[in-house]
Amino acid sequence: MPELPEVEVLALHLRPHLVGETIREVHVIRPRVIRPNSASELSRRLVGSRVTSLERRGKFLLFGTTPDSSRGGVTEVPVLGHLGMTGRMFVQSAELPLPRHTAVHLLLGRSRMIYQDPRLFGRFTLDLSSVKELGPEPLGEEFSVEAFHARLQGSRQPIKVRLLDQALVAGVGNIYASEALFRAGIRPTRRSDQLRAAETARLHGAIRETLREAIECGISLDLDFSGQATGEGDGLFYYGRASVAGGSESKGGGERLRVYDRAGEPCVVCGTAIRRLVQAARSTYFCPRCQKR
DNA sequence: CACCATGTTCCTTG
DNA sequence: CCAAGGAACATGGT
Repeated sequence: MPELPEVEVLALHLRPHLVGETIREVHVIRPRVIRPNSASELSRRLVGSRVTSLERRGKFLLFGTTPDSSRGGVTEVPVLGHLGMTGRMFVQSAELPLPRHTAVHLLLGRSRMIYQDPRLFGRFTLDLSSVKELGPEPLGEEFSVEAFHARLQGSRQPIKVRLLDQALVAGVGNIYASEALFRAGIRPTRRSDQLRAAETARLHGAIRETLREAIECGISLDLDFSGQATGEGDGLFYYGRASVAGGSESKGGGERLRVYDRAGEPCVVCGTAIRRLVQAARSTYFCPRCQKR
């Protein structure tokens, strides 16, 4: 469920359920996701502490926790969460059985937070190194057209592949990279250093609009974060997917993704068949007529 | 069985 | 050292 908009909506949902809660127990079922920490290390640092904040940075979640004064803690301990491709996080009653593929769970007051992840590509760890490599927040002031353009000049990679580099802009993933390029009218195969200033500016705006719109969509949908939903309205899945919203256009998600996963379908603007191609081993979708080479 | 999948990181190649 | 490409990670859906 993982690009910036999905993580943002998830953070908005989780925050009121977590902030102020005390972590009573930490259970690590799949140690791979807490690497390079050990389960005992994670427990030692977190049990007894209180969650004070929850912030999103790119596709990452940062849980702020106070030290446990009764056990001599002094330094505030941030925890990094990442959903990989298939991770989900939600809060449920501590009475319910643990869901399948639970990787880590935290016992809070009367509830528990579940981090579930079948493929185990995500993380729940005290190791913050990956956040430090991130580029600017695309929706923040620090993401400037000038710096964006300057950084693109240094690369001969196709622009679509470049957009996936989290050090360039934090939070754009495979879906929204295609979507932003469609909105900007730029062919994904264009060499990064050959984009003109006007195109770079358009792309910069398109990235922001695409992400903003997706966040608004996620907020407006009546998402189910219980962990029990399967299909439509499942806030734990990435809600932008055409097939999830398919059949219920009234929910507002059906036409949201304009090119992603729509190979062969008519372009919503000109009717030309959308094409799929593979770049850096990932699928890219574009309209051959609307997106100039 | 074959192929595809929202991501990151490590290794190799040039 | 750098840029770029590809594989690996592990599991489920179609």
